[in-house]
Amino acid sequence: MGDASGYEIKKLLEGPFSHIHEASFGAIYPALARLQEEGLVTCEERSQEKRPDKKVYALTQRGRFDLIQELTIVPGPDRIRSDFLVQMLYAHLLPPAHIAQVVEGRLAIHTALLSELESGDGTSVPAGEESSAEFVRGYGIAVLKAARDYIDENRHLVEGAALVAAGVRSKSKKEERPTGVAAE
Amino acid sequence: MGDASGYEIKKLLEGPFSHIHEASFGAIYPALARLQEEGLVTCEERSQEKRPDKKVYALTQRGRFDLIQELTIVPGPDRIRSDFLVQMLYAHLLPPAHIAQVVEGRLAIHTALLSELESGDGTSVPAGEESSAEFVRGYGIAVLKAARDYIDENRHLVEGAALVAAGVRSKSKKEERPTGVAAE
DNA sequence: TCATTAATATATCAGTCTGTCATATTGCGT
DNA sequence: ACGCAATATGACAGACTGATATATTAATGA
Repeated sequence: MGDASGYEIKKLLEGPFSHIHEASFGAIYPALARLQEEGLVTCEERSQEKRPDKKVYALTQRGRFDLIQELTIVPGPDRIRSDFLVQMLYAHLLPPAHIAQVVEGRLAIHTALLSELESGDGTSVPAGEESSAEFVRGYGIAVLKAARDYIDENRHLVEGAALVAAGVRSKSKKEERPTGVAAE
Repeated sequence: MGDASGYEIKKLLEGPFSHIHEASFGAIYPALARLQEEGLVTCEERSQEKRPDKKVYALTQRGRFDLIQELTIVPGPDRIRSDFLVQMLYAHLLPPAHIAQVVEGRLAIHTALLSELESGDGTSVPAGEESSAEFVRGYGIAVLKAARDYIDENRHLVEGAALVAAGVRSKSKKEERPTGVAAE
């Protein structure tokens, strides 16, 4: 989609592409170095005024060929790791205040990312790629909206579970152990 | 949520919890061994007829305490890796037949996972956890439905991009290099 | 009938990736 | 004047992925 430095790639994956794929600097910088060794990208060092130097990478023709090869294998299922959903699964074990705070924070994050996606800044793509990029952007918006609306409409389920469990814990302190806990 | 073997945990994360979190055997088995060393779980070996032996793990009281501590830190954003969306982003570089096949496959996968979530099998949770589990299940259904419907209604965007680009490629074979490709 | 594949079950390991730390410069608020 | 955030790259310990190995039973097909 154009030339970029490692830092710029990371920022894209944190911002407008955060619903697509993530990667750390520890993955990006070694990957760029390896791609350069293999002749799949070229690197141009650019001195900048008022900023540290940049290394701007560009695809070579072999690199573009390789990219297309890699893209033409049938993709596996999306890999998801949601610490948020794990916590919600155990809402009945957690303090009600924590659940309320986390739910509130999640709604704020989704709303912020949604307005970023809907405004479409940072996603200026080269001509000929508009409809592909538009599909992916719209996908993110649709999924994010569904998640936000669901949380908003169903937060009572987790907030209620936390409250009920807190009530039970404070009322019966000397009862037998909860089920599913082994003796030590 | 109850006692389980490593294999059973993996199957849960592939099935009804696949929209929450994934983990490989290489993560699960060493983790269970470490937890046992630390006294956070106990292990009971069960011989089975017609099946290999099982090691069934159970949380100890210390383990449950530790779990709650871990769950009470504010969760970061969901981590997503979608090879599907990466391919869609570059639909205009790929063969139209490939795009059509991938879109079709994705619709099938989402529909299958949806009916699994909606039937609710494999998710028999202990009493007192119903509404937490219901929240998470409903979240998965809402997001999956939004994704499936979006793909169904907007597949023309990526299928069209692939077709147009294929047309351009076959018509002008000797033109100058595409933009964004560096000389080698 | 026999071979092959799939499912159940655990484990190891090379190679990759994450998260954290280190380093350096500039801008911004207080 | 001071710390904090942003820009920019890199190193590295430790964790994780994906593949492979092993063993048993069930089911599928040639």
